[in-house]
Amino acid sequence: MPRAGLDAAAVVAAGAALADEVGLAGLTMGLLAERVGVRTPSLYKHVGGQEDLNRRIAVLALGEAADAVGAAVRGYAGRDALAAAARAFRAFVLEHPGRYAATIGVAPSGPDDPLAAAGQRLLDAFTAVLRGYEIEESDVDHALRMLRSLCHGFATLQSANGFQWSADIDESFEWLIAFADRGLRAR
Amino acid sequence: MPRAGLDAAAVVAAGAALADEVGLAGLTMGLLAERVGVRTPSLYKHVGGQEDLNRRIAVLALGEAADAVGAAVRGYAGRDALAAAARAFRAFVLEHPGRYAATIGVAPSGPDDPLAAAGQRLLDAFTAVLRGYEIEESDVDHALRMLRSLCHGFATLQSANGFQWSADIDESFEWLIAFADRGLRAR
DNA sequence: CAGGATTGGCTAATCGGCTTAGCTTTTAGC
DNA sequence: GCTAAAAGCTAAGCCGATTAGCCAATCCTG
Repeated sequence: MPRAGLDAAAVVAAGAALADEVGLAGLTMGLLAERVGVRTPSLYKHVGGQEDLNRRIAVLALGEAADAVGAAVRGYAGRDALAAAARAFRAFVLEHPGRYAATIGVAPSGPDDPLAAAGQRLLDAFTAVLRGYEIEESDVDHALRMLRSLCHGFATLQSANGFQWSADIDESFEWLIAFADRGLRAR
Repeated sequence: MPRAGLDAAAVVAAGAALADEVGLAGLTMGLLAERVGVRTPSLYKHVGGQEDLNRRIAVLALGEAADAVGAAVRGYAGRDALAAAARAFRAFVLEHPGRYAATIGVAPSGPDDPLAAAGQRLLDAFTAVLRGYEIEESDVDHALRMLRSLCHGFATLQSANGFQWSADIDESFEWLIAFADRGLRAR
């Protein structure tokens, strides 16, 4: 039997891609095994199981999202930075719904958990956006949570088909960016 | 064998309660059967299966949420109404995380699906809040989506333990209400 | 290059959860 | 009371996750 030449990173990458295609709930070990060309039990040589796989996909997704948002923001400030960050984040979630879903509900086990580091990088990218607004030091955490709620809420609702009516969704998102900009600026 | 006197509504109510206790993912037919005092296959006399059960729980949850938000808003307008609606919504999600989770990702099958009606009632409650602000007719849908994203995002992130840092979460939520009020008022 | 150790793959098997089939008893309507 | 539908049960099938244990390929060392 020829070796497939797998390693943990390859399995996780394939798992993330598969989750994007069939949904996180549809990601089974059997389907993933077939995708990478081995029998199901062989996957356990690379990842600890479904929960471990989910965690690793989450780390990958958070890192990619942080990269995307960070790159989008570069060179912009204020409203432009906000718009760039929000658009990049939503685009990432819509393109990669499965791996993003894997990030929900996983808590870092400790301070040296790579999950915590990846999450922090994403937060840092949004924190940079807030520097373009005049926000009290004590309000930064609140504003960060608000931005995260807004982006996360919109993106997951859209990705879950939660918006029913006819109004254009892209237009709603641009409206939302303008709204957030107003709210962050108003005193 | 004495009859348990079950019907679909009782099974769904027990399922919703169980989902709140053990999480939607932990809601198994076996556990639910044990809870209502029958063997697993007997549940299929009342609900069509796991997917059907999930849909029915979603209908129940949306209806309850609509009632809670609608009742909270009554008698208020403007910022007070916004605050009341947001608080009621978040409280509902935090008290009933399992049944609320059941509402995510279910799409109404048709216009006479009770799910659509329940969802519409919840939307109506939020629409009433917007009447206290001077919003262009053409912007109402956008504002509604924004409010829904904000509330949904915050509540689900908190319920999934998505907020890591130390800042007080209730305080963040009040800040978020003030922020939304500013944004809806600003021109 | 030989040879052990490690690694990555496999088959077989267990366990748990969902679901269906088919039987039996209760209950409701007449 | 009698019949038919409803609501329960046991048995059984399927599928997915996981573990155990075996074997071949690769790697490291002398």
